Amino acid sequence: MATDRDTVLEAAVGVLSRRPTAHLDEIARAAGISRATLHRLFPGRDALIREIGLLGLRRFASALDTADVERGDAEAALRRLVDASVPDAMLCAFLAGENQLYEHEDINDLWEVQIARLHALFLRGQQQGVFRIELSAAWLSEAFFDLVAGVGWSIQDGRLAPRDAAFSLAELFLGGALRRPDTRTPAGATAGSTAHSTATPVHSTSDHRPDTDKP
Amino acid sequence: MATDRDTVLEAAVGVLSRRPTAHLDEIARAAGISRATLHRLFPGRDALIREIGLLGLRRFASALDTADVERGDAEAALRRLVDASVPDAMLCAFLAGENQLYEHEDINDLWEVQIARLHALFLRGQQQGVFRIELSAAWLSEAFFDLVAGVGWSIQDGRLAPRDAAFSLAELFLGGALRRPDTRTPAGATAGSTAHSTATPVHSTSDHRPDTDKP
DNA sequence: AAAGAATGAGACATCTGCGTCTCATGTGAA
DNA sequence: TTCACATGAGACGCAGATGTCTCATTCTTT
Repeated sequence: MATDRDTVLEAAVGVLSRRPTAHLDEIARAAGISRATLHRLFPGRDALIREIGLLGLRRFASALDTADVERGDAEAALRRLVDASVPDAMLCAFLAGENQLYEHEDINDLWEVQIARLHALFLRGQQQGVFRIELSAAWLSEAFFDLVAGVGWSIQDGRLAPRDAAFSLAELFLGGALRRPDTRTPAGATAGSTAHSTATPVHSTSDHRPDTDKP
Repeated sequence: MATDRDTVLEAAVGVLSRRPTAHLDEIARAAGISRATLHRLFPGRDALIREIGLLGLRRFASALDTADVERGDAEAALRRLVDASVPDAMLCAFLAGENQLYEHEDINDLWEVQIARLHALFLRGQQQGVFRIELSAAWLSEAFFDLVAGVGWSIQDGRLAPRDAAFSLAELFLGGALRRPDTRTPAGATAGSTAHSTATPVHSTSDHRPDTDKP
């Protein structure tokens, strides 16, 4: 059934995210194809894993693009990112569990780039006064990605309804990551959904804290 | 040097949590012992994995015990749980990545028991008015465990200082899980619950509600 | 110091999963 | 129908990891 490469990769993720040592037999069966066809699509196990990683990173990068995370209010950007990431949560789950052990140079580079973009988003949010500064941007990045992965696992196991995924993720994470209303502008921050160009008086450039950097 | 079984298991986790397909050679080297001794301690790879899972579950169960999660104010209980869990975060990371595909019956049972305790804690907290009810207890359990795992990974990779771990975890998670005294409710919440604007301050321990337990 | 136990290093056989091959079947196009 | 192509099923050899063994060395204990 799944003759498309990406479809096979997604099926493979469903198995490998849970059982990293699964045999190619299982993966092929999960994808609904034979081991021979699997070999015709991907030269070997290494290539398969590698392509899964690449697919996950491409999807996540695409989510970052779609969400346009580099611009606008950081909270709104993050909400957009949540919506864009959730559909590919399972891919992210795979990446989270297996990330740095990739021996492939290019994959690591791609990974670093995406993490850097996420990191920059949180850093910008902190500078805007949107995100808490007691929590390092590195930790926020890590936590966000782990929660996306958790969403993927939960959905896969049927513990979380796909409909609730984006809401659950955004609410839990933003609740912990946003600066409390009492310390920032009380009114506008919660507007969430249709928030983007509304008159949200987020302390943009006024309250700059040259929070130098650092993970 | 690590002749103690648990010490070896912890070293093994350090390797396997990152590279699930690591050879026994690597594991033995990581533990500072020879492959022969590793085999003397654990009959084989299966047994090793199994014992790692058991150790992780024992530690997490012990953390739940230490935190005394079944009694008292839910927020305080969760804070205690954070402190008790963080030292074993890496074990939890292993469990998170590999949980349910354990073919071993007893491990799965033990796992279910601990998750049920966590679930009960959140349920009790919701009944006490401490935790938000828009987020399901199941999701809170999952998210908490995933964040503990994330702490483990981050510390291992040097992205998070061990000193900051408990604080970062507690602040981020509780920020998202606690009901706000001063409500900032999401606009387009899909959850039907109308739990906002109740100016309920966090109930202290005095306000015990006869929490019926668990699902 | 001497005896005992435990460990490390290495050799060896085994086994399982991987990669490749061939052939039969099924499907779509001409 | 017939041809071309893709897939599935299975066989086979191979590589590498695993499991077991032996022996030398080191540490502990008396």
